[in-house]
Amino acid sequence: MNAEEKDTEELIFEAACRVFQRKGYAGARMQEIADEADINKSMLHYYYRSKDKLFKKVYQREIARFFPVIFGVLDSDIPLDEKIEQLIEAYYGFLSDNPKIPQFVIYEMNQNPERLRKFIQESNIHPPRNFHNQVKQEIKAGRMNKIAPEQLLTSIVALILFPFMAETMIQGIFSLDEKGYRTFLGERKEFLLDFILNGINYKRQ
Amino acid sequence: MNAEEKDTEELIFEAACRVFQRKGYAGARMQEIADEADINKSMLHYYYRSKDKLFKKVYQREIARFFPVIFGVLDSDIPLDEKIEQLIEAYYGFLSDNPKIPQFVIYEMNQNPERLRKFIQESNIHPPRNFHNQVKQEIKAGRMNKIAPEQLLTSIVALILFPFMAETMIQGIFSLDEKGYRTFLGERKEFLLDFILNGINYKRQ
DNA sequence: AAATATTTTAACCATTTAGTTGAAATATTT
DNA sequence: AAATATTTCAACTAAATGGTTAAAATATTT
Repeated sequence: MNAEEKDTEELIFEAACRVFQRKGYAGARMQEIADEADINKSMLHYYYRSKDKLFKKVYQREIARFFPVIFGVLDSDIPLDEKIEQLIEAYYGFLSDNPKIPQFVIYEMNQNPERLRKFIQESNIHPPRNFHNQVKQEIKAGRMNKIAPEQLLTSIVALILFPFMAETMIQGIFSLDEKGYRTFLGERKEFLLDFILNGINYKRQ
Repeated sequence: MNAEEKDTEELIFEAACRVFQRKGYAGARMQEIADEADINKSMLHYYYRSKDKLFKKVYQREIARFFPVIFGVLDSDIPLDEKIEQLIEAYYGFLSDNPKIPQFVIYEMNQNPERLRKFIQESNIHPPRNFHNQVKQEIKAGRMNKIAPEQLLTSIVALILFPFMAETMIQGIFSLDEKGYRTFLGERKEFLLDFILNGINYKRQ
């Protein structure tokens, strides 16, 4: 194999990622994946046996990329305000390359909660204890309002992810075109940290 | 027709709403809708001709219920903090009866942005000017931080809707069962107003 | 009672789609 | 060069699914 070009198996996989992210499992067609990869349908089954098996690998890869973006930051030992800043930074970096992942991952999780539970068991995903303790400490020290860590984390993630999931709706409500929407997303990144830190009434150390 | 019992057309429609909300357009099956309505498949076509026509009516009804929940409140002439409180209140009321609507509506919008554009044109949905002006005024009067109204509104909606869309994920991360999740949602309602008003540094008149 | 509308049943058709096959062509490895 | 692996092609099967039909049964309206 030429080192320059990816092998077909990888090419198919990447095409499948794109198509499944666009259409979801039920809406995706094997023929569309083949077209996207610019190979014929026989190759799909040659390498992946079935739609189901191909999808499971795509799904696993995407949640395996999606979760660590937060969890990596949540576990680090840095001040809370920096941590939140890094969360925003990390997610925005990831999402500008992968804007459809939140919708895909969350939708398919809801379609099959059992599959997610199994994945979580087999992986090292765990309730974010470090973050939890840190918030509790900050509250005790009087540096922020009394807020359940789960509510805070959910809020941070919601504020970041939602605009990537609701693109069409937001464009519709505010009459934005593609370019206007990118501007909106860029400005939002600046807006978020202040909004969140004010929201919990955070006082820097 | 007996006034007590709904007619079949309505029965089918409601079943279709439930199934489409659960499975999405691509994942829904006509047979499943028939089973859900407890009638046979012939009746579906007798009343609605095709899956596509049935879906369009369901989709239209759901966004026609979904949007007014916010827009009704946004246009009213009440102080900003009350308005935000009412937004939360109104959405929570609506969503506890219809928890799957956000996921459904937003997903299907993304699958077919053109359909949404057409719907918006034909309806009286418009950028929320009243809310926009109100926020501008509050900023001018020094009663809140300088924040784009679009960012604020998006944030409010994100904070409310996200937990209904990401139920499976949130349950997974925080190891919550059904009951624990309902508690989480209830506590969130209390948490949100303070978080948002602090977030924009709002000072009551 | 007669006419009309609704519902069931069950078989059926047409299309889409996942998946298969086998032969030929091409590339890669040994 | 021979053997093996990869790829294309085109036709194919099997199953799922949307949609149709017609006849009979039941309910409703006139």
